[in-house]
Amino acid sequence: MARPSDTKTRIQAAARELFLAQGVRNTSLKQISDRLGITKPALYYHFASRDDLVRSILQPFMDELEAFVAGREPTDARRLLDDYFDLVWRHREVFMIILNDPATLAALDLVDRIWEWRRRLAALLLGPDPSAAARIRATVAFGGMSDCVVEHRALPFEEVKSVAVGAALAALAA
Amino acid sequence: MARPSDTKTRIQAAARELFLAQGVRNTSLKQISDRLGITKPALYYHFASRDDLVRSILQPFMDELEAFVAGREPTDARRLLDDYFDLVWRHREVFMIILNDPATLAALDLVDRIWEWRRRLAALLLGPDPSAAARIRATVAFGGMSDCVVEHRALPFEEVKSVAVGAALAALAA
DNA sequence: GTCTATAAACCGATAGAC
DNA sequence: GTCTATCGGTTTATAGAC
Repeated sequence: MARPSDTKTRIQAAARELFLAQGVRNTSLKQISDRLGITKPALYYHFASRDDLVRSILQPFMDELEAFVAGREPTDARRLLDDYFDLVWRHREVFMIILNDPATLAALDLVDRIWEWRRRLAALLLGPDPSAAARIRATVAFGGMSDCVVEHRALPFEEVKSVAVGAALAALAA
Repeated sequence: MARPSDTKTRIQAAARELFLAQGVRNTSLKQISDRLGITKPALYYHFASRDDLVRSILQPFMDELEAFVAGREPTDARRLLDDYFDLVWRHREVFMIILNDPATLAALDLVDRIWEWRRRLAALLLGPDPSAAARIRATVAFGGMSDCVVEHRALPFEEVKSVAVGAALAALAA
């Protein structure tokens, strides 16, 4: 009844857990299949390759981030930081996976997209051609908020968000 | 003339370069030996194992960070952030290697030490038993500064330091 | 100190039966 | 959809000659 391949979802869930716990590159297909009680070749019925499986897990976050920096005109800083925090918090599992294995992302040719996002986020916040000092403060703001999502993920969303966004705004205005 | 095993140092230099460029886990001993024009087994004369080589590269930074959080009484925030920035900037190559491959560090059982350092840094800054809000602001400050070392490493040290420390102080006081 | 040769294990991926 | 069996490649690490 409308669940033709529950297995595919279970593979992604197991993979996400292992990627989060021990990194993408340090996780083998055998570890994933073992956790589900199936064999390694069975994975290949659901995914064309290992990279295909990895991508399928990262894709939703990547797509939303792409839409975030694309469909948005410059607005006030608080609104931008608020919305960015929401996005990263909502995808914090995948965000941590990316943060914990950037080398793997480079192998998937995603490193350019990430740099492009950083640049466009800064442009939304600072306008075109910002000063070096402004870019440094933006790094403290975005980087500091991102670290909060990871380090304080066990605390209530609202508390972390309001304090982190407030601190980031103060850093921007320093 | 007092350089009985220059090779050992050259191995570490080649390994550090490759670790920085493509991650620890994605670098094989063969790649390292190829770059030096020697063979892979030759490495084992100088290092007991691959992990031993990796550790020898990370050790100086780890030791200095250990001393930093150990031999220091609570002082004013600016001084603490200044000295922390200096330390991370001085070891920014190794710092980036760690940042770019945390999963490998976990395999080396170094993850607990890193968490312990974070806790003690926060304690030096905030005193014992700080509020959740204070800890969140400290994360923005330390995390934001750390990201600056990585992202703006091509800019002049003095400029990055003064702006980043200023922004971190503002985040703390938000 | 460095070499050749090789062991032993693991990896991603495919073939083909059921 | 899942299995067994296996291929081809890579890795860390060791043995032993020089």
